[in-house]
Amino acid sequence: MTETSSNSGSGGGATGRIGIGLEMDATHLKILEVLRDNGRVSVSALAERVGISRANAYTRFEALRADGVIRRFTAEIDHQRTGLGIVALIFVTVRQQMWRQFRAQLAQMPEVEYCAITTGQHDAMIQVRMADVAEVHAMVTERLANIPAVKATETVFILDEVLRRPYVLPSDRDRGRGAPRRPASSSGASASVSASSSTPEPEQGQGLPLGKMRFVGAAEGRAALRDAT
Amino acid sequence: MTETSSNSGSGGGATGRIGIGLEMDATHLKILEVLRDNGRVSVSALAERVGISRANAYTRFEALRADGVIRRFTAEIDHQRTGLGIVALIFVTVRQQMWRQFRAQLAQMPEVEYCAITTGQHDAMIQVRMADVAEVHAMVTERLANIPAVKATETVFILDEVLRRPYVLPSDRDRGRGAPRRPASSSGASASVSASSSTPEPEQGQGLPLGKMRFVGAAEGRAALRDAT
DNA sequence: GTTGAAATTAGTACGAA
DNA sequence: TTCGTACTAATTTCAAC
Repeated sequence: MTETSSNSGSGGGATGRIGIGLEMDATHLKILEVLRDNGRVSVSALAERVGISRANAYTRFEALRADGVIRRFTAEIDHQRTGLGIVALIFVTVRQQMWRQFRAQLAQMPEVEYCAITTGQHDAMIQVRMADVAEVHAMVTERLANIPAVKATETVFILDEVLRRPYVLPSDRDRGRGAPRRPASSSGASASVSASSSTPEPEQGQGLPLGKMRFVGAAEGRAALRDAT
Repeated sequence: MTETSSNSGSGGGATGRIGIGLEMDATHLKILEVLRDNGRVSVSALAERVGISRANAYTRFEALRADGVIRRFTAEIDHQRTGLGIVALIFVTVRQQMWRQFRAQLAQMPEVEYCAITTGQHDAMIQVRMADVAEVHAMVTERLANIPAVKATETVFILDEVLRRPYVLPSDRDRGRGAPRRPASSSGASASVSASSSTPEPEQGQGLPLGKMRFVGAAEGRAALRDAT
């Protein structure tokens, strides 16, 4: 209420038009594609792979960086090796009007890898990476629960990270099965959706809130998943 | 069942001991720290920042890469600029014994950025990045729902990505408030936890399943969140 | 937007501590 | 192991086209 209602960060509403101050053409996307898969390529090699000249690659590379399309370059790390093999999702119900405090407290927690404000049942989802399960429990009960802004939490553990793509790009969709569903309307749709689409199934019971009672049973078929690679 | 039950991917159980074939000392962690924040630093600059010689930096850098501690280097991209500003989480209930098919279908969906198998209410969580809300709906109803392995889905939208740290490292915890809770036990704990810790609160109602009825209302306090930066 | 040069820097291979 | 140095190869910058 004290400020503008424009969307600041990423993933917000739909105010973000494509290419504010930078024309995002196919070449730019191709550059992003290469850099996503190999963030350490030399600009010369980048130019070669994209099919443009060195100078052009340098210009575009700098433009993408200066314009903030490329936020940073980072190394993807095997967390098992660094001793942080336990991942957990903590769904947080936040006391309204205390969002600011909640966010400030988050900044104090380095083990938080990701935090997003969501629609639906809870208000936010936090992803943490820890050395063992006990640490997750300690974090939730001793640290999160002590934040006045936190009204309630619900924790689930991640048993396996099946897929982690560096960063999705629009060009990826063309490689999937079939063409994109619509000709990529230049801007998004309405922002405050607060939706919760569900796909119920006759076998499960039509009007049920999606199997709220199933808290165990997600382990039987997991062995068969191993040899799918 | 047809193969070994060892953990394949990352974030799996707790079989991952620290430093299989590579001693993860403080210097290695410091290298990871620098590379996480700037994946494009030259090895010379890296050596300078870590405080080792260039030759040593090259050796260690290569060792980390060859050993798989560093998986890849990537560019962090502002998705608003690329036209994929809508993020959604899809919680999937998977038909047991069809995990393999589910995983295979996932590989066919390039707009999926992250997929993890979780304990708790659902079996898996998928994060997708799309151009608009309609595309998310189309994906859930037309593509996910058509996969026989998918029993049910529940979708929530991400209104704001508050925090996204490149990759958490053990050394980060020392920078938080207070010291780490325990002296970093070398290995994790039990794997199949299937836990769902919760911190209920008198104000909300003790035995309630965490406000299942609250589907809206996560927007009021969000304006105050803007000036917290 | 492209090509081709010079200047700088990165990567490699050694011996010594 | 790690460091320091010299050597080679590559990249980046800057110029003209």
